[in-house]
Amino acid sequence: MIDLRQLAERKEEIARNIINRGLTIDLDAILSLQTSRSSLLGEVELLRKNRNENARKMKGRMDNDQRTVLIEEGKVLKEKISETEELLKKTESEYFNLAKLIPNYAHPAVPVGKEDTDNLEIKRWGTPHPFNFTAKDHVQLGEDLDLIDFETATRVSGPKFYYLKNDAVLLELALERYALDILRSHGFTLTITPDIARQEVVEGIGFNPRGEESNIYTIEGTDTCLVGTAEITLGGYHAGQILKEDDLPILMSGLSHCFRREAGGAGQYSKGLYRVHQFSKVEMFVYCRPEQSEQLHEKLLTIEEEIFRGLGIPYRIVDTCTGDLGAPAYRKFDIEAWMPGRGSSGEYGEVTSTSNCTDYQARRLNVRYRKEDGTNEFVHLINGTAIAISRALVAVMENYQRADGSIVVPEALVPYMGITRIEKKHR
RNA sequence: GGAGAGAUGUCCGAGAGGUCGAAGGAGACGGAUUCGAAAUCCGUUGUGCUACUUUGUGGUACCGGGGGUUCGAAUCCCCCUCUCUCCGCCA
Repeated sequence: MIDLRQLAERKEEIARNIINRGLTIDLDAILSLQTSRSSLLGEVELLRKNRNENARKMKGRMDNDQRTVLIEEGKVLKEKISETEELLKKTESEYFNLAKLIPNYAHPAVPVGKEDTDNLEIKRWGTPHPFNFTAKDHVQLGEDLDLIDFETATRVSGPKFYYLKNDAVLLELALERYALDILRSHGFTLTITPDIARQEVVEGIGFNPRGEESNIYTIEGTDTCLVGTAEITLGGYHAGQILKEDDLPILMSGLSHCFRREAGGAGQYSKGLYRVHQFSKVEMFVYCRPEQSEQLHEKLLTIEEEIFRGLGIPYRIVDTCTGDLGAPAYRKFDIEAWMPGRGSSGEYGEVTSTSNCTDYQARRLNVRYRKEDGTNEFVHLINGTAIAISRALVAVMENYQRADGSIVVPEALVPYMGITRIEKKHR
């Protein structure tokens, strides 16, 4: 949520941002609700003041007639208070329900655009090497080498699930260890988070747990959800707290499963592991002071690069456009790795994403820090993918395939895998 | 799963219908004392919203959360959550 006290004064800016992001939000309706709320609040407070004064008059001894008069007055006030409070409550919930739809401000450098094709490429690293044979996609490789079983998973769990088998299991664990070791070297606190979170935390991060478009699973009969990312549980970690300035920035990483419904997410680009209902991910999460957030956002991006360079996978970085940002993000960089099996002759596909959400999430999660002058201020929250296993598997398998159908293990992973090559098992 | 106890400010802890934003202590901070320190003494020490004569002052709300009773609730009643102890079960 943005700071609603700035709603009136920054109205033009907010309206432009809403248009840039391709949203439709009735700002005037929200402003008028803000006015009604404010006047109702004033009314309620005045009535409560009168009630308190009335009650205070009755503290001592007094004759019965006088007391009866005061009690009658008090009864009238009581009635009025509950009426006005009810009205206030209604207005307030309408106000907040609309206001929380307002997206975060966008960094001035963010390219204006509608969809991912409008994202601005800002960097390329590595060169995709053409194969002197016909490259397979990861689905084919997974089948040929008995590494991924979609069919059985569909029977057992449903579409968009999969079993990882044999060396793919080791590959997943190797990628996790590899990423965690890099994060540890950068001073991150490593965690494995719960895979379930309360709805209020999910909402605080900016996900919508209910409704048609919701991308996350809610658990029936509870107020909890399966997490779509450890960003949720890491953001909830300090929710409601006032942090010490000296402790900032707090760098955390979380390994969790990620569950996504991806309603309507079919199509040629979501085949195989690219878009699935469950995957594992190591996430980075940062709590910091406002003036640190841009620099730390860059740092997360650099770490993501370090991870993919270490794997030797060509990638490019895009500065995500306004329409593709997502409501909480002030700025977002995606790394797109080269995937030889994607499209007709290879394409870049998103493998990481890092967002500076400034104080947008912190305001709803109520995470503040105490400044030197004694005042409290909302922290800035930044998140970034260290490694999303399913998509990393796509990139590794497709880039490291050889003419004989085997997959070479990237050098950086060999110590974690204990083998140098994934080959077809002869039984 | 069964039985019981509890939840108050940074922490410990009092509080039993009006004098309670809340005693007392600890801690922290500021000052006095000291060559300096300890000890001692004095003072300050929560958060949100809100108004204004905007760095202050006032109003209002907050004693785990929600509802109720009452002119008036930290205090009485109901529901929920969480924590602790004992028993059972289990990885």
